[in-house]
Amino acid sequence: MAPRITLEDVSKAAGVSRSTASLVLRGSSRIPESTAEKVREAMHELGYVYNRQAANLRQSRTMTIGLIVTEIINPYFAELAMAVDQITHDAGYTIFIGYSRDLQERQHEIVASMIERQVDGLLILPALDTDPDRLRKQVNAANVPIVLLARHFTGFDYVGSDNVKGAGILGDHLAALGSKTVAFLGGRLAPSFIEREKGLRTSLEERGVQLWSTEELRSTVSPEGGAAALGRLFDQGSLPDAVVAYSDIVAQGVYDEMRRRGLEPGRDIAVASFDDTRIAAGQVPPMTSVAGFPQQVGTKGTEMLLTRLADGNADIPAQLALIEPQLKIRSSTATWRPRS
Amino acid sequence: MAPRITLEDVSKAAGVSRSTASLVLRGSSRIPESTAEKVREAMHELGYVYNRQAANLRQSRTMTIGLIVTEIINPYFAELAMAVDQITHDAGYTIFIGYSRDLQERQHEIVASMIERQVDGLLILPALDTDPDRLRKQVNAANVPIVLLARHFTGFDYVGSDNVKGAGILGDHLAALGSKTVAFLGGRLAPSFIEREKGLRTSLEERGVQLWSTEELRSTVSPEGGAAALGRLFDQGSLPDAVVAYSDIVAQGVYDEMRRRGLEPGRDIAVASFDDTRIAAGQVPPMTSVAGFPQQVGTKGTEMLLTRLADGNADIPAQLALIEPQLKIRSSTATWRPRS
DNA sequence: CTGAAAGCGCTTACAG
DNA sequence: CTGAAAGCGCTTACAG
Repeated sequence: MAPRITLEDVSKAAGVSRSTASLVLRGSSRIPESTAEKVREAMHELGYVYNRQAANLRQSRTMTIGLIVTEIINPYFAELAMAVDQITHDAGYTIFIGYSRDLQERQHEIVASMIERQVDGLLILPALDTDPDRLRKQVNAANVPIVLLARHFTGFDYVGSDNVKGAGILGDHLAALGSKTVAFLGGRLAPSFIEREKGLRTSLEERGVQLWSTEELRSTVSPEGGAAALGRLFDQGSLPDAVVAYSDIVAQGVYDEMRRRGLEPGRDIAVASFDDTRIAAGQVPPMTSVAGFPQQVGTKGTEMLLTRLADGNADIPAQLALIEPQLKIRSSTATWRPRS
Repeated sequence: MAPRITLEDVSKAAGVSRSTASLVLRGSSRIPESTAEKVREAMHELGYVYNRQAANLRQSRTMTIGLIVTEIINPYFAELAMAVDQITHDAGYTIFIGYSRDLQERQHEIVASMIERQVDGLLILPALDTDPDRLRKQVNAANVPIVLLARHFTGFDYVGSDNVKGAGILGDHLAALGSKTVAFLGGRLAPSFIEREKGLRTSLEERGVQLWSTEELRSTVSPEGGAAALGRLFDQGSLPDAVVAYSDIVAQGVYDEMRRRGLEPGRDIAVASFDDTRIAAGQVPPMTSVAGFPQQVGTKGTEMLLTRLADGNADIPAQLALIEPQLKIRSSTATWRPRS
């Protein structure tokens, strides 16, 4: 194995001191172009590769940030992760990734390993069972700034879509169509679940529409979960005018289960959902969904973190930013008419 | 900002030397339990956090690997990435992620920044326009092992699914159904594209079935691309018995475009695809697809890299591993019958 | 404008 | 069993 080329080697070859070589590397204007050129040539000739880790030891920042999401099979999370990558890459950062798989313990391990590796900051889409105090303690001990994405726990910087508002708009839409009963299906006690249910409830109750949202209707965030939840609803003999799924993924199962029972989405029952991933527009019939703009959440969240990282912004209090949702109306609700 | 606690602080508090504290940290058996206990207590009390970066400078490995994929909106890539995370995490590694967005230049930048950060190895799902020699030179200069995933360029370690074989099985199936003409739609000159076309061609020609696969039928890997490609085919007045899409994502557009033209997938034309992501089973009617098992590709690829990283395995020649594909037959082909 | 020196926080032979 | 010392590859005041 060839011994690694260091700045020392470069400076010798160029006939200058190590300090000078370092200054050139960092683009200092104190070095005349003629000297700089010599150094650059030597680097090129020797095949020098910068060792940022060594530099990190002296400097206070590593130009590395950590991103932890629960998973990325869900396209909402995937888009969010790619948006984060876009901004951080352009700003010269490289990102560590970790998937918590919605397990607090794993999330904790990942945070620890990223802190050991001296990340400048952390972007986390937190696991559902996150213990906020434990997380806070962990990052405070290491003094690393953190911004939460898509799932809110109080006391942290946070960027997510405005679920309450989005759900409210959806509720208004369903009420305007003439539905008298709406079932909210799937999802668990995530912050976003609570927000969506709240927005729906407020809008619907105000308009005299019944919201069904019992414990029995909860499910995992998967097509299977959505199908099972709808199955339980039907089995107790209830037939709502509209079904709102916790998310597009859950809604996929809703479509399937309806058809298994001989019901057609958009004709017999109005169906709507949240996230507006590709899944929604790709359904047959196309499905109404509340867009949450994961790219915007990722972008805004990253910007918030980068601002924290800038000098002097460490002590500002916890910030919140909510992304404006948008209702995408498609035939799964638009073509539905009340049974008369 | 509180000054960072170092091993020096810990050793002082515990009344031992820095070397001893370090040895305890690394779990050396040379230190008696009584001393070790004192040191651990001091660490805990002071809230010591290990600085792995400093350690890296002395040791030769960073327990960090780099994963570069083109994107993760495609669920095939997302599953692959999560499989890599699973194995590496369990082995104590943390991963840097980068999305090349299928741009060679960006891929090059990402590789450079990961190398600067001293990754122990690299796992890459390469951009389509990758220049293999350039990539090879870049990683060789830094002496970092690399394994390619899902897209093969010769001379590199590689793990991917056996596209030729998978396409062959699919071709056999379509021929057995009685189709006389098969159009291969979407995709571009990716290695996997070439492999799929080749497998299809071999199987089909052997059975006297015509394969249509002209330049005009190429498209981006997106529903829109698939729809447009099918549109071009129809516009030239051709109506095949079966359509094989380059991937599930392309097939989505094929379904849409057929319906726009008043044709029903699985009844008027048999439709099949590759990857067997959630999309395939979720279509109406469910779509036949060749499963490529991204988890297995990710898992196997990571194991291959980890083996390379182990002492003494740096010099073995380039290795190849192909994951066995599997044809998932669903109604989009199963219910189709030749026009008689 | 450039060089000698100290230091970032660890680990690792080497003594004792 | 434990400590003093050198060193990993950089950067950064500080002289000159």
